[in-house]
Amino acid sequence: MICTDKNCFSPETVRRLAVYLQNFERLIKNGVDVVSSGQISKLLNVSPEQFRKDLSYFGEFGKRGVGYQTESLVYELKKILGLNQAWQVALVGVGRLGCALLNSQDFSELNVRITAAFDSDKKNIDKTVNGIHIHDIINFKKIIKQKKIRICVISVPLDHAQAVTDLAVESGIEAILNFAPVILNVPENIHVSNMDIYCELERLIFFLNK
Amino acid sequence: MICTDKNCFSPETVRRLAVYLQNFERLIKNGVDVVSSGQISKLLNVSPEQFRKDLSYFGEFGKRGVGYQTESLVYELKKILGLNQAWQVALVGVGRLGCALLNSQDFSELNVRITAAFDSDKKNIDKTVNGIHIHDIINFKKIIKQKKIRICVISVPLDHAQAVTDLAVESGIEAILNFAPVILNVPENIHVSNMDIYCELERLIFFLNK
DNA sequence: ATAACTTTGTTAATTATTTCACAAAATATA
DNA sequence: TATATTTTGTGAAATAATTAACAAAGTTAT
Repeated sequence: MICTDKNCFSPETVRRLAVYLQNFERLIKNGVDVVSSGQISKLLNVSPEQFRKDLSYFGEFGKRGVGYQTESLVYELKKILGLNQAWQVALVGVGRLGCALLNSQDFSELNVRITAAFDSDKKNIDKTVNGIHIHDIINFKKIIKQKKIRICVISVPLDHAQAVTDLAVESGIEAILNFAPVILNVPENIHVSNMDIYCELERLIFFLNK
Repeated sequence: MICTDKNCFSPETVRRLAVYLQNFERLIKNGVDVVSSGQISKLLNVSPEQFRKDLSYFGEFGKRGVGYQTESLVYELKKILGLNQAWQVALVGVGRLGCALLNSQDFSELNVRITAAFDSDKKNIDKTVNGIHIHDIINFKKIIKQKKIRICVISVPLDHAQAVTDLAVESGIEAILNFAPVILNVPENIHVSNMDIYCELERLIFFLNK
């Protein structure tokens, strides 16, 4: 539960806002000017009330009798999520997954970008992947401080994940996106998000199994 | 909310069960025989009550005054999640991410395995990645039926994700793990789990931004 | 200009999830 | 053996999140 001056909203609201943003951006590309919460509902499997309520925590963005203007909602959602400024992201671990993540970035108007990569393997250090320089992990703290980076993606093998996390925390990183299958130990002011493919597959299997 | 004969539990419970399993397996490797819910709580950032209640929906697995035997809890968790049998998984899209996923599998005692990969690019078809044959997507339905595969990972580019999903559904796939940044349209009996790195990064940014 | 329709924003009601509190069971100690 | 201590399992209470209901605002049709 997250509280502002007047209202309290669920952490799930934030997750959905990012989905709304993504899909409104696509709607603009498809030439859609205006959509109603009902149409969004069908598109995103979210109830229309949910959609309206999620937005209502941050202001009034629709027009009664009409719906939501895609252009202006994208602008507002970016502002809500903090995406009206550029965010640099660091990545540690340029193995296959790390490499895939570095390459997944196109050069469009993204305001969230991996701009520094780190590895401990001499074979990778000082190479470039998709235009991003791979630094020696030895220099992590220095570069993070220099570039004022606050977010770090961890894509190292399981047994290095906690050590990298400790280094990240010590270097001033405030948010971690973790791909290693382990619950990281961090101070409580650090935000962590885990992406674990096997946990997700197991979750799906649970539902198949009934 | 998921209901059995007597109790109803949250979908989050299932997600946590997979995390418990993962971590109890590690505890065994580290030579730990018995742990209490209090110890687990510190390890996994889950309240001890939460942990006990999550398990209580499925039976009594601890010993009062003592705690939980790691070996037997792993056995029980696997049974609960349906992992006491082997599950084959298909993967569509052997790009960088797909390749990383195929290579992430070691040859240990995993009972969830990607056993068939598919692509539409002639350059990839009939190659082998980490021992897994890459089939022409043309043969998807045939092979899925043949191997009786029920789960599919989608790691194709955004603009192909819905077409692949439609093919998967038509082929009898019942659960999809989707890496494409799009909400897939599926019949309501199909389970979908989305892994979207940019949504996750945006969620983290929201919290940094306050 | 008026009436009929649409769609938002929001309070209240409902439903879902977590936490609390404590009895029951097991162990350790004296 | 009796008492103190630990820890589980669970119904009840508290908290959180979603859904329902509807007034308010805008649009369309006549």
